[in-house]
Amino acid sequence: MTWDRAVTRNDVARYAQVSPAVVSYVVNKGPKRVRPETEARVLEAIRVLGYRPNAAARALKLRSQEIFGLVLSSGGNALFVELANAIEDAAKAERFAVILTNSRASAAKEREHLRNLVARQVDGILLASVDAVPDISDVSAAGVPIVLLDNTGTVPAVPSLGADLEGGAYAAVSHLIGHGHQRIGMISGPPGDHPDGRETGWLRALSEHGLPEGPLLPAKVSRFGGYQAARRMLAFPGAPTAIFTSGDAQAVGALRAIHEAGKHIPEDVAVISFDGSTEAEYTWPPLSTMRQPVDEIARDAVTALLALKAGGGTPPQHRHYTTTLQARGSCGCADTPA
Amino acid sequence: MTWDRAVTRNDVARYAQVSPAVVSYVVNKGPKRVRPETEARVLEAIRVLGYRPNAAARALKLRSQEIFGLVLSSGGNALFVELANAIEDAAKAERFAVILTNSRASAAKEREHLRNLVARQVDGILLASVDAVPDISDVSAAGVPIVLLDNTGTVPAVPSLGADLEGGAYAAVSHLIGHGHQRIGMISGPPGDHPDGRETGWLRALSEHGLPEGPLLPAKVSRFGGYQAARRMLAFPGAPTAIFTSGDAQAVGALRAIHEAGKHIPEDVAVISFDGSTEAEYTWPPLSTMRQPVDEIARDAVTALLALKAGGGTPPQHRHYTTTLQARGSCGCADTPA
DNA sequence: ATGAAAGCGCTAACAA
DNA sequence: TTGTTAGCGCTTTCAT
Repeated sequence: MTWDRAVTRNDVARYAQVSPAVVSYVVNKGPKRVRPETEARVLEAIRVLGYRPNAAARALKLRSQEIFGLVLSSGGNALFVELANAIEDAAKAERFAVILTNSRASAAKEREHLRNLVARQVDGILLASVDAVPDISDVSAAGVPIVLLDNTGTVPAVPSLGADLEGGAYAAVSHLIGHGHQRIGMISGPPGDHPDGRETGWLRALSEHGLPEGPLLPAKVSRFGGYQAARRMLAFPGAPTAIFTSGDAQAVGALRAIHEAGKHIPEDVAVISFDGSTEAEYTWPPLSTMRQPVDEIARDAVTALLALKAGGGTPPQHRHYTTTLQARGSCGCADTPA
Repeated sequence: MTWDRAVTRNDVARYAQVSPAVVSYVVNKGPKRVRPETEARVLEAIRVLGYRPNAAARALKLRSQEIFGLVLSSGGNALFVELANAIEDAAKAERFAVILTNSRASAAKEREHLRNLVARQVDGILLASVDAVPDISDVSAAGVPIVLLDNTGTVPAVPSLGADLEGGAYAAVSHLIGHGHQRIGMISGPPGDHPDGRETGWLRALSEHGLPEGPLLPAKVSRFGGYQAARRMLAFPGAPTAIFTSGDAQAVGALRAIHEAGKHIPEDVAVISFDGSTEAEYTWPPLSTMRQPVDEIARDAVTALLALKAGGGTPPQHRHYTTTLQARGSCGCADTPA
């Protein structure tokens, strides 16, 4: 059955013979108590009329849409899906919905999305930026809570969460060294003004083990970027016997390039990467990678956003998360079939 | 600068020495014209005060949040990311945002999400259901426009869009036959009461070419599902020399299983699948697949939703889209490097 | 335990 | 061209 006009709280009140206020009390289980008998009548009316509270009116009154905005870049982040899901779940647990937007590796798009979300008055924004130092001026100007993902502390006074890049890279490269590799190249993200922790970690592992600095090739953070970079790297004189990439997407591209070059993985060229996406489990050979604790990051991000919204004078927190090595075939470890 | 209270339209009106209505006219570029001089004053006031219209109030008044809900299943749909992006873009072109929810292959979760979106009063819902015949009773009861994705016509009176499953499967299997294969197995989706067009197409191609019906193994629509099914299929006596899967995700899993069995692709076992996700481009060997016109589907879906919302007595449309063969290495075609 | 009523900020019909 | 004003449906304080 459909009505011409939506059923409102007033309709319910009339039907249940109570005042509109009581309907609110029942629907919101507060702030006043309602006699069970009355409550039953209201509930019945709601059921019969098929009443659904108007979200916009509620949002207007409460000054909260109970919506978060999430800005991700599918081009770059192999964890896109995992992250989006985890955040959606974490938000839902707090009764929040998530508007998902994709910046597609474009800073301009990212900024546009940010403006857009601000205009929509979302209650908070989670941003996995394309840039190391994102432009969040529109967001700050509007006073909308924001938490940076995939990032630790590059923007003063803005909370951020991210993997321990340097530590993870160090562990990954050290693992490669443990397999006996001496020439270890790296495919990094696009050059930026901000040094990437993964590069630092790679370098540190190399130098601590007395190894020469291998080739470093910046590339777009995407499968194709990794593919191109790996192709070039394999053509170097004295090409590396192992490659560390800054993300799974690049590694997936690198894998293809290595196969095309007719080389064997991991015998001729070993690969290890960073992220721990599901895709990495199903490449050939399966990809060894430093797994980020996505669910934990997502939960903490939502918590941080909520804290910001609540507005207690909590100081911005920069948290980084330890990654764990997921050793599979691509680095030379034995595969554990799924 | 942050104010204690948000800047409202009234503040702007006062500052610009005009009535609140004029501010609205300027902000909405209508419905009345405003003298350029006045408009400039208003614009200036907006700039100075940093005014942002309150989305909730606007939604309340207009009875539209300008938000669509999208329910997808990441487990199942390899096109998850592509589809989500395409829909987000298409919606944004109409000034709509998209709340993304993931049912994770669970019908119960799907229903919960649907209820949730309805409660939020989104302007419409796009659903790529876990089931062939989704339970959308909550949505219909609320009179919320809905369009089914990945589906053609299983629910009466509800518009739906989807790939031409049978035609695509027929083309894929015929292609395999063209490569000389005689025993072609299929990994399908979970058995349902509704026959899957891909199975029909597979069967038809086989029989039209006078070939025996190959093994058919239903499996979860996921990488892991495809992996398991392929393992089993390869162990059959007289295992097929080619496998058609109902989706890229399954194919990716199958690839892994075949590699693990020490067989070569495509020499020992060829693979072809359905979807055309980006991931398929970077498997090893690259995966031949029937590509769905995702962008077109997304645009049409949004258009259909808008039409439904506008409510012209448009009859429900069931549209199916032709898929195109993306031939790559896994079926025996030459790879065209990316 | 219940009700009356004041807005939340905005759009747009109607008035001037 | 500009202003006045009546709601949109809801939450919640303050009365009863």
